[in-house]
Amino acid sequence: MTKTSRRTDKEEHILDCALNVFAAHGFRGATLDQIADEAGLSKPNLLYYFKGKEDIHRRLLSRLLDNWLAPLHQLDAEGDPLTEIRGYIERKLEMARDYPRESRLFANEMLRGAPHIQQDLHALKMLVEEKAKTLRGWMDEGRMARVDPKHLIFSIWATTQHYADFDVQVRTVLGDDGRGDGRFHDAARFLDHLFIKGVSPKT
Amino acid sequence: MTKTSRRTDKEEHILDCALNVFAAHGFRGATLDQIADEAGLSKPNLLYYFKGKEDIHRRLLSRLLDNWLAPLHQLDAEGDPLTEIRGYIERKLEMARDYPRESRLFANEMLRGAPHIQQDLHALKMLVEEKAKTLRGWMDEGRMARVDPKHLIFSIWATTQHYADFDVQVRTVLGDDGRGDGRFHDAARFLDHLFIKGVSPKT
DNA sequence: GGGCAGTTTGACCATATAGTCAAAGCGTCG
DNA sequence: CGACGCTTTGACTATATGGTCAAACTGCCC
Repeated sequence: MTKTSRRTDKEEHILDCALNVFAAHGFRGATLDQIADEAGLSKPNLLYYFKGKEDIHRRLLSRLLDNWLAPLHQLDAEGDPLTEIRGYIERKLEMARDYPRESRLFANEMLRGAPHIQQDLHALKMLVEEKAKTLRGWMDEGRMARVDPKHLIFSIWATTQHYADFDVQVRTVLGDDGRGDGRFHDAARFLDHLFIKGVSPKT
Repeated sequence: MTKTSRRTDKEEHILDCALNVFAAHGFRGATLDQIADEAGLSKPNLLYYFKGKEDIHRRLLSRLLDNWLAPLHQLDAEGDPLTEIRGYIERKLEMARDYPRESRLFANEMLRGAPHIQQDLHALKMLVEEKAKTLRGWMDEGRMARVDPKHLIFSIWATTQHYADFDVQVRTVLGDDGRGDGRFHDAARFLDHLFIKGVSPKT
């Protein structure tokens, strides 16, 4: 194990622990002591690896956006519209299930008005622009209903991330009878139905 | 103007200013100095009206939940299912538009795991339970599609509150060409279509 | 062993922030 | 006016927190 790899491993470990803290308490609510504690080292030692609190936070956010947008990238203009949309919803829901900390970190940043990643939001805008065009193409071909494509994307983001960001509320309402990840299965079924057919009765 | 009414007015004004601060920075990120400043009084004066930071925050949250659930209360078992659901979505979207601060305050609290209103969440659970029963009744009568009623409610919450909580993101993606509240009109149209018919092509 | 680069830490500092307190100001009623 | 109660404030305290620094430790190579 080389020195650089050991250092990288340790930085990775610190970032992982910092993510726990930032996701649970927000940027302002998180403290260096908490992060150092979680990572099992002293505060000066933590600051040996990172310049400061902002630095750690920025590092987490910058890597986040790419992963966050990956599922949308996969939306394929060559595929079948409904299949593609279903797939996108499924992937986003899986991310909410498997990476709730990242979802909360992102939600926190948005709630505050994106003070640390305002410029990175441009990439997000461009990607949405591109996929909106794809969706509009499908609509023009009559392969899906004509709806506002950007609001469609918003609603997919909102419904899926809700299960990570509002986890307490969801668990409380569902009763959280130790059913584990069952709620994600139910959510997947529901969202599939909602986005494809809506709630109108069968005719 | 009586003494008590003057005091109440002032308390109301303070709470309003505090809401600005808490919604923008979260509980931990808000400071008493900021709130006092916003309200135009000194910190000791602020603390003459409220016991402390927690006190102000609790007062805001406790009144919030009632207002927040009012639109769901209005969902009427005697009404027409699709009309009732449409109405509920519309009311929730109006709340996101007219009371974004309240939405963000609530989102903040949920993100943190509802540390200050865990017990009040019981009322929310009960109400959802009741309305889920209403929805299930409609499904049994074949007046709407059979879907998981609680997840339906979640998706309405998620999609509407998204416009308040993720406002920066929404504005960035839409281009925010000073179009004012146009996005809410578009969102209303889209959500109506989504929840009623989904995105399947017309057959 | 000795030296060196990389790592770790206790002690410390400056600032921010929740909250206190005694004293002063102010309005109203006699 | 003058006294009384409500309101306001400057000055202060205690604690938390981001960050620094010099010294000590560790493992590795000669």
